[in-house]
Amino acid sequence: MTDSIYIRGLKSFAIPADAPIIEIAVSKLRNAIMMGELRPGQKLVEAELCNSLNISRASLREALRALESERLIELIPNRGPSVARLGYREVEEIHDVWSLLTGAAVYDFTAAAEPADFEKLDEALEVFREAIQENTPLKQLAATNSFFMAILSKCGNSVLTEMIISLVSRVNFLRAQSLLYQNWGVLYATEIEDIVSAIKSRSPEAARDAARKHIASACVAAKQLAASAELEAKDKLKGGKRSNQNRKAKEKRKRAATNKARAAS
Amino acid sequence: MTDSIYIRGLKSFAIPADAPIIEIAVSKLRNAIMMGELRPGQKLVEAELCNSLNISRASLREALRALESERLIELIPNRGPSVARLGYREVEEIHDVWSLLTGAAVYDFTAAAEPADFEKLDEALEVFREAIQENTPLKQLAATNSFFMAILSKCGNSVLTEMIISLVSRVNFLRAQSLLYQNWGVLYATEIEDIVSAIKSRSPEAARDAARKHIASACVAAKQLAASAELEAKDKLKGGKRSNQNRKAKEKRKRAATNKARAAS
DNA sequence: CCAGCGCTTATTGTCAGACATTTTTGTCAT
DNA sequence: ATGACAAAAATGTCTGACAATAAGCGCTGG
Repeated sequence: MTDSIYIRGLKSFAIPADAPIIEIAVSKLRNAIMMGELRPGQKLVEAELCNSLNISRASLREALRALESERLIELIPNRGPSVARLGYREVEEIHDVWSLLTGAAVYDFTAAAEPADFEKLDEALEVFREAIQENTPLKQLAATNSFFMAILSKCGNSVLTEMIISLVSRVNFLRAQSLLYQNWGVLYATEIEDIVSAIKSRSPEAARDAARKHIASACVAAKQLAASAELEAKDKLKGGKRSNQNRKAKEKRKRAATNKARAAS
Repeated sequence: MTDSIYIRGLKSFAIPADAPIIEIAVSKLRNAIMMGELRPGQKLVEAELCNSLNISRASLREALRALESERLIELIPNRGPSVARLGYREVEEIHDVWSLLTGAAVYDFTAAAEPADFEKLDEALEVFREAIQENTPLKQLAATNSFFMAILSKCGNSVLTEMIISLVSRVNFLRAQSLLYQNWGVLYATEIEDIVSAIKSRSPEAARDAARKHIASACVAAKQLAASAELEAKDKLKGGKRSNQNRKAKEKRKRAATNKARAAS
């Protein structure tokens, strides 16, 4: 995400300095979510965000809508926005699709790549190795991402590219965690190396398989993290106040009733 | 799109009657675009939309942001929203990804489907046949969509499902046209029949291939339409006022200059 | 007739404030 | 604690405002 590329529509990074403030806000929020600064499930209060971003509520709400469409936040009527939660199941689903799509992208890239592209891959790989040596997880993350960006930006299908980026943005914070708190980087390094050599030997199938293998590893890491997060959440509920829960349940019933009444009228 | 299913997040159709007006607006606009009532490239003026939808500008703008993230409209700073244009190339890209994803979905569905699911497929197919007989293209479209919806809602991966729906929504109007003004329905019918029988014979590979074949046909039709649309647009420009074009080019240069100046400051 | 220029008008970007509803929180008696 | 009720905090939505930008129009000089 550091060096980054400007891709039509997915204006995550490197947005022009004079972009509309709403897009800037989207970008900032997206970044915060991707880096895990805003935690999944965390409630977002409009007024607070307005303050910290220095924009009006109208503008903020536009930004939130955009993020909702990207599935980075959830917007539940009358209770406002919260950072999207990722359950075990969903993590798996995302990685499945991600794997499929990236496989295709790598496949196509392998056929189309030119020498200059190889260089970019090597560069990214080199940075990754450095980051491993220096034990700088965030640099590792950035290197991985720019590695795949190099591939995606030349895979020949921008729709595909966008979708992959969108998927990655949803699980990025898990990737960050897997690098920060566990030591997946070392494994990733060899996997990425495999991808590169498959690409260099111009074997689309091998490259695709290597890429998918890498994502499979990432999936394992991510699922682990997601699972423990789910457990934590469950514990909190159980250990917390049952009274509170009852209250909520009751209110829900009430609400349903009023809704029904309204619908009937 | 008629019978429809409520899928988390993609609240196209069948949204609750008491949903926030913004979501209703999104839904209406999305529908209008998918049905081709709003033509690609058409400029959307906020004030007008506010009137026709009876909502405030703030709400409308939220709706527009959401639609932008879905790539159904384009939001260019300072010139406002317009219905997304689909060029030949992009149509191809969308269909490529769509094909890949739907192939996977059908594959998984074939393994997991239960008798009740078969029935749904048969139903949809039956409706499709009727629609062919009656020569009611829109009914054909609806039948196709509910056919695939039946599959998607049981493919076991909601992320995959959402992505496919999102892609379809972007090319839906082309599908409508291919049925309305050309006679692709007849071909589609046999292709869908093939999918069904492959599914029923529990052959995931065959089902996937059949599905991909169908989408390939759809792609041909769509590309044809997109190509002629592109030609038309080009003609209009050429035949139109060259002065106008010059003017625009010049203004663009000017704008770039001011931007640069601003950035420098 | 037409390319270029400047003015006027239409449209967008953004904000501030208001108000009805709904949710959440806090309190109090049981 | 439990349940009910009032107070406080948030959200959904609207209106109006104003600067900045783009689009349209008529004029000028060729």
